[in-house]
Amino acid sequence: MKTLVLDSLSALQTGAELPADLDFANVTVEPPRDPLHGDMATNAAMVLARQAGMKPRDIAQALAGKLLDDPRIASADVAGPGFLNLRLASAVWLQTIPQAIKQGSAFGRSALGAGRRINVEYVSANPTGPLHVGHTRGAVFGDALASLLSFAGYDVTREYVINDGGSQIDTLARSVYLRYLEAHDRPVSFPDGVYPGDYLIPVGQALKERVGAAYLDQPEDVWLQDIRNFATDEMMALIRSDLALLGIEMDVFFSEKSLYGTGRIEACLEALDQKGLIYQGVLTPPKGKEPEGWEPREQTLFKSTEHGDDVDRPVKKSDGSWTYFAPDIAYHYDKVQRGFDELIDVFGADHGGYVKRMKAAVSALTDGKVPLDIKLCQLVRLFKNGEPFKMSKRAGTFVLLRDVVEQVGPDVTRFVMLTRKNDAPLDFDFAKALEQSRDNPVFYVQYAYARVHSVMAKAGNPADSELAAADTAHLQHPAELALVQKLAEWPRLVELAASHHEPHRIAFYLFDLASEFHSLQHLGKVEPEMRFITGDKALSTARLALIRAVAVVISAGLGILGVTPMKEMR
RNA sequence: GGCCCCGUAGCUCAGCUGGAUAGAGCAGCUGACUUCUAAUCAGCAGGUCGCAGGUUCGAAUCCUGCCGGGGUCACCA
Repeated sequence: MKTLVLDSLSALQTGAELPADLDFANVTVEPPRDPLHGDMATNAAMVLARQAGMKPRDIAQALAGKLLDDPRIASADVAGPGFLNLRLASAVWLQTIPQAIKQGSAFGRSALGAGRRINVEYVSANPTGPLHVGHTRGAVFGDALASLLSFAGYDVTREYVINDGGSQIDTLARSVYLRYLEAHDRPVSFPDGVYPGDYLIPVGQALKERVGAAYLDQPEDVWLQDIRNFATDEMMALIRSDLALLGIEMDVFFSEKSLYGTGRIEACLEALDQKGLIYQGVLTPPKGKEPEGWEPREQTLFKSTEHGDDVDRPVKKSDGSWTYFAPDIAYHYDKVQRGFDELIDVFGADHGGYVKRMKAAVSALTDGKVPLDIKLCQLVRLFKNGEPFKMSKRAGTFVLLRDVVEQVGPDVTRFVMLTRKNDAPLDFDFAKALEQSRDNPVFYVQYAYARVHSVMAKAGNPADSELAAADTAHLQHPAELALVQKLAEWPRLVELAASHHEPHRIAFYLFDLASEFHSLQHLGKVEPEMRFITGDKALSTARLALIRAVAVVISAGLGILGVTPMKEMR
């Protein structure tokens, strides 16, 4: 469509109706906000008016004349200050119906990604316990984003980095050791600084079965390393099973520990050093709020300010050991070396302070060639019957991912988590999630899909081949054409959502599509001649083709979100 | 104090990366079921897009400065 407009503009130039040297970069061709204005609108005349030294309306008039030569353009009207409103022949819209039916689940797939390799890292929760609701949003978001990018033509890798290198794993190991003693009927107490959760009880027992009494009354250096590995494996098994409840499967689990002792962190920092970005220095304390016990320390620093960060960041502590940042740089370096063209990290909002330095690191390592996008997911606020539901580890009101999924099911969990932009907080109300009403968008969309199937069954389940061959010219009612236009938006919407890394747009689109469908279906209740199945065989087939296409798109959209379409809801 | 995110209808939120009269859903009011699922639909009402400037043909959208809410801030990972 846009190329058609641009071609017409060039034609006007060769016809000397427009000056030759014009910049078309700002010309847009988009569906107008108000459909009454037409199907497509272009701002070409207003953008070019100044450059061309002509009145906008004159340019628009000339352009309109040119465009009308094309049979696909039904009308072209100049409006307002110089908008050119285009109305497409309805046949242009209607062809999306057979297209959608023939292409099926492939309808709307895009070549946008051009097979570029993109790595989406998400969840990456510390392997110290089961996933809780806070992790759920990032998990669902990352997974839907990965599916979306894949649908848009990217070669996607889903990745989870296991933070198994840090001191929190020591804490985990000690906690498991206490459970191990407990399994041997030794008296134990759980001081501050260990993980008291019940989920470690079976791990302690499993450890007993594996090593018997070997670690009893032994000092820490005998068992710590072994239990670290054992406990981490157990926790990852737990986390994988939690993810499986949501239908999430990772392609790669990357162990942070695997970077230690292999020279890879050193090599990565060496690469930065060669760019002159590593130095010994002393950081100034944060302004305004000096932390208690601040003292200046000489550390190894990364000059992240060269790549957009606010202050330089330490990669080594004053005692010479790595900060967390160092292996994380090395980890991202590893991703780059694995050949990814683009990287995405999905973090919780509490990691907001981390994005600049991570982007700086990737920018430095790749000379800005590999883009890193970091998506922050804001908090999830839990509600029960409208009452805020506070989560607290101490009070034991710690809501697990498992609890949520078991209560409301994976489909509802996923959809609800995606009905908000990632950077806006999300309210999750258990009562509402379970409610099967229009208040709950999941059911609204599912219901539309189920209704299509119901109608199809009533019509004797006509074959796709028959529907694809339907004479769609019978569809003339405004409500029918509105629905067709909504369907035609789908491919463009996929590209927009993918390029913005915003899967929530899919959810909102599906809601709109379902709304158009429900509206049309309802017309049949008011005006019997508008029912999908009528005495007119050709008309019925055309309408069935239309709603079949609706089902195709809903199915594809829900597929991206990871939600199962339901053929029946009773 | 620095940085990041948010501020749009009574409530919860969209707004297609600058377009025309800013949109949904809930809640409120009016209506629509002997029919392919009323788990639905049609309509009414509801707005200084936090405030003030700037950029231009044109701003909820971009820039600057404020105000308000949240997050975060060296040897934690």
